[in-house]
Amino acid sequence: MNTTLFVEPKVTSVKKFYFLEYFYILLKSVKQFSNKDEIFESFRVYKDGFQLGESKYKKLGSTGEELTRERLLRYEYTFKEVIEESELYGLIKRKQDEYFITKEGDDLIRKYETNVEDFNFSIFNFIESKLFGFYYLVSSCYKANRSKQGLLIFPIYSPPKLDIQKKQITKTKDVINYINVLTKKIAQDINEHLDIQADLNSAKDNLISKLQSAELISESLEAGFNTENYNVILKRIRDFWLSYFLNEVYKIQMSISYFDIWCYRGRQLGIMNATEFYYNFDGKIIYPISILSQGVSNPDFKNIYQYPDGNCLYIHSPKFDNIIEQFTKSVYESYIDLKSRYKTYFINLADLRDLVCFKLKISYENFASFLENLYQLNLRNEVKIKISLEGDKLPSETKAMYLKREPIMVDGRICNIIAVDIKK
DNA sequence: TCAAACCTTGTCGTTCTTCA
DNA sequence: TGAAGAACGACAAGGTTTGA
Repeated sequence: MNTTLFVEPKVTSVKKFYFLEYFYILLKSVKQFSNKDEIFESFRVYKDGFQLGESKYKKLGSTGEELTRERLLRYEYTFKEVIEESELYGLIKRKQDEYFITKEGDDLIRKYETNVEDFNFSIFNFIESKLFGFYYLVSSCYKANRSKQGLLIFPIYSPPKLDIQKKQITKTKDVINYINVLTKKIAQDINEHLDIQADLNSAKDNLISKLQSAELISESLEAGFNTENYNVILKRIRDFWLSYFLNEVYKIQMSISYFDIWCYRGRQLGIMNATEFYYNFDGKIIYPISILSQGVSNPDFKNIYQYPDGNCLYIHSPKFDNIIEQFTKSVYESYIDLKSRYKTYFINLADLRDLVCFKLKISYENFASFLENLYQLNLRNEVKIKISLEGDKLPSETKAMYLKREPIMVDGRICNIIAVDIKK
């Protein structure tokens, strides 16, 4: 594949929001009102109704919260971002303080209301034709780790994960010790998962001097540090290594915050996957579930964009009938694999999903629909395996471990754990 | 035993810095 | 000097520990 870019990708032109539904709620508001204040009010109500932009940990749908000045400012911030990006794609037009929907914007509303997938791909088309960000992202992933099909790992180890308790961290030297242990662990991960012998010492020194110049830690090892800064220090250390991986290890030239936005939008479109489970590793992994190629005849790959250089972006979106044997085998093998690690009959379904999606390079949506199909075949006794699904959680796991991850619906109910047997 | 205090984690913007 | 881009942190919420 020729990865010389025909145009410079504009990865920083996307605005700071993740969910594609934001376009819909803005367009819907602009269709109803033209006065900016009225549009904003409508947008705010829709944002609450669609539960958009809330922290994963935050209880969704909490009502009755007082609308403080600070909260209003947050809404205004997002509103401004969605307005600007919608103007960029020509979905709305501005005349002084009034906004009007364009034909393209109106079409999008209709698409959302009839077929969300159609809506998503139309948005994708607007984004890609202006910015070429997905081209850059997908080609960069493959370039960064060819031997593992574009897999990017982002290790995250908090002190407790490395057996260092908060109360043990009281002096500068304790922070440095955490950084040393962490750096060693990260170097091991790079070696194991990326097959690179990395010397992280200069990066580590750079991190320490950054913390010192920000006066978060002292230059004297014996000096104590203000425990109020504990969270800030941890966050700085985490972000430092995330950026290091992105820019230095993978040579992807964008900030981690834009990278997150592109990946999250890519995930909604079935172009990328971003998951948490990977063998012997703590952190995030990201990999493409699409390819850039001049031509693919395999019907499991869907062509969603043609670039001026002749390459096309194909997403891997197989039909269930074409993948049934492979999917069944992968579900069973992944189950056996996870079962041997946890030593329990039932295992975490989200872990199984992450593993199967990684092995087969399919999206979460595909996994859910394939599992539903397989489950129905299993009920009709038409497959060789027996699947049991439950909504319970594993005794060793906490509620947050499930809250954090996207739920999986099968047979009309949320399922958290799974067991698989071979039929006799 | 149980409520309060503290710990951990990561999102969603917000603010600071750089650049044209 | 304003826009674009990168760095940064407030905050929320579930988990865990503490101690009355």
